[in-house]
Amino acid sequence: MPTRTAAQRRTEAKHAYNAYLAQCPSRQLLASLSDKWVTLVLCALGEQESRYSMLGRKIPGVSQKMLTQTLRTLERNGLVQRSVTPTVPVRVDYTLTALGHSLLPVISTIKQWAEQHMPQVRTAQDRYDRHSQADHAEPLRRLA
Amino acid sequence: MPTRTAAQRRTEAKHAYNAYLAQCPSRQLLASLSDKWVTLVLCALGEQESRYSMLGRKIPGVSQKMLTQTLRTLERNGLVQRSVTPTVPVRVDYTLTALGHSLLPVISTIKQWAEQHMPQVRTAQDRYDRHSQADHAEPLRRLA
DNA sequence: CAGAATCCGTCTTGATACTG
DNA sequence: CAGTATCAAGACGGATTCTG
Repeated sequence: MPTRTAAQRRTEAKHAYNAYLAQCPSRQLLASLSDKWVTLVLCALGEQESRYSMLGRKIPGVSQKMLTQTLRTLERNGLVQRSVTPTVPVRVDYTLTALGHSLLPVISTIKQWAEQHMPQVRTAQDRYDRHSQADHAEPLRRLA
Repeated sequence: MPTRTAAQRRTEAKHAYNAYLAQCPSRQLLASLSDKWVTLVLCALGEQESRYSMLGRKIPGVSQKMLTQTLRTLERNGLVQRSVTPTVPVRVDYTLTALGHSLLPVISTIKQWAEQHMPQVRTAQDRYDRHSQADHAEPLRRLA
């Protein structure tokens, strides 16, 4: 008797990669996509191709270090194209590749979700924090 | 005189939250969603509600610490519901909330994207790595 | 302009050990 | 079972300096 159904085996054949598994390369990829700078840079480039300094301005709070590092990783993964115009001073433009564009709708939806559901999340956080206070701090505050 | 233009105020009215801005709470939320453990736990719970130890088994490589921490954050943000059955030993079940379910399709798409586009990304990485080698190491290897 | 390189303090991780 | 506590290692972030 097989441990997997035919349907399950078909699913595996389609996927081939399984991000749940630590050894699977797709897990590494998932990890590199699960990054706030990656999300923000990708969304920014999705709105319009940009030069290095413009990206920095569009995403207040990134350090040069993180911006450069993020762009390098994205370039290495084939999501972003870096093109240098050898003027003086040099001009460097970053654009999404076709692969990058295929990811954009997915990633930008997350950013949108975060922006749109902030109120619900806040409510949940307040409730959680109030209850934690009641659970742990109340005994010390009974007479306060 | 207002510090914001009318256009800016209109944009704010539409979005209210802007994840590009470091001070915006939605940016914190985005950052907490942009996490590999969050993605994997959410996907796992999307497939079926689970107990703590089952999650650990479904996601090989998570430390207890990270699993617990991730679950706590998700619970605080209202994405996950934690329910304790006071048996001996205790039984704890985790399920997605309605809010969590609203995020699930978005987040699971990322995991799928990573699994499905792994080949293209590999190709890109190989190309990048070969070129870096050529750019930086070749001069030292001319006669090798 | 678009970085690379370096120092350095802080925050996160992950492994290990212990608990009700 | 479902965690908590702890500690060392590494990643991250900021500021600064330098380059072509």
